[in-house]
Amino acid sequence: MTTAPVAGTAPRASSRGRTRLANDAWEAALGAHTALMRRFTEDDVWDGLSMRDYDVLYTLSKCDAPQRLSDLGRHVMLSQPGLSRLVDRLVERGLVGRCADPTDARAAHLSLTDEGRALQRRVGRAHGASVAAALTARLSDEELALLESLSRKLSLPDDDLPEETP
Amino acid sequence: MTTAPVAGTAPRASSRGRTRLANDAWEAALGAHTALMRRFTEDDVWDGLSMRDYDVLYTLSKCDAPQRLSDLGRHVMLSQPGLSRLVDRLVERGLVGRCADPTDARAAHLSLTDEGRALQRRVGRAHGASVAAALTARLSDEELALLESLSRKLSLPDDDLPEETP
DNA sequence: GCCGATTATATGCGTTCGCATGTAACTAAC
DNA sequence: GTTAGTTACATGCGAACGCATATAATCGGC
Repeated sequence: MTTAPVAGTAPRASSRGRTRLANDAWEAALGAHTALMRRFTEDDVWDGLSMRDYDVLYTLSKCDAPQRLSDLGRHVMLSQPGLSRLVDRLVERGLVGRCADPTDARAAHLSLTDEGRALQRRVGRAHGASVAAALTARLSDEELALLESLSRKLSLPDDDLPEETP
Repeated sequence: MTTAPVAGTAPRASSRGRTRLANDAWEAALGAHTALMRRFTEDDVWDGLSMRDYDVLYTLSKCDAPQRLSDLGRHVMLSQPGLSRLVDRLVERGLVGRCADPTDARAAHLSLTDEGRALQRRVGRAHGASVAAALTARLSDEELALLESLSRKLSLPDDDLPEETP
């Protein structure tokens, strides 16, 4: 069923094979990311937002408490100055509100404005439908759950890794 | 074999649940992509190349025949003008060679120079090791194979999709 | 309470990007 | 052959990016 080598071969697969396996998997994953991102980018659902804009609005929409810039930075693939200016633009467009943190004068509290929340919801509905259409056409429910599980494992930081060689 | 829900359960599983499953999986996959890309970007293995530069060199290294720009464009997440100028820079740096296509005067044939090939190999070895370290620390062999298999399915174009509702 | 280290964010600057569009070559119908 | 349409790539231009660095506030010894 799987693409695993035939049972009975090298009981402790050569590290070479394991390296190869990992690199092939990563290359395939990159290909999938590119194909899907391209598809979603071309969708006509963004309403003036870039996908990065949406990423920030979506991240903010998931948090009750206002977020700081550095918190957003953990989720978005963007440099700190890049994120700073991206948020600037969203504030200027009235989609994100920034107010001073009373407990830390360095930080700013960021949150969605009503308009930002409405836009995120509108775009999110359409984008979510497109994501579902693309993924459900290619993977079964079991496979979707598996993809999520594998992705979560890949997201683990170097700490809390399941140890292997004690 | 098909993507039908487990026999006996809600004969037509709520489309809501399936949509949710797909969106959760995509969100997790994006998180994994971000975490790993950040990690790999921070690696000290690039030797003056951006990851996009490397992507182009790697793609060229896999092809015997010289490639056209539009062929590269299918693999790289970049607009056509963006790729055109990226290749310009690689040519200027002596890493990529471009020569006229005798059968089509519009197109250019791109290939690695010796220097480009050497650089790609050097960087590729180090990057490949980093990729393997990150992935094998988080996934078993079976999981790596599974990730590759799922990723390939996700990369399928809209044509040749396994049909579902005849 | 003072001072070096660290953290949170912003800004200057040169590079790179995407969009719109341009140019040139191929294709096909007549 | 002429011409309309398409394909392959390049270029002008304004927006966005990353790197280095600045600014300002907090934290930790002492």
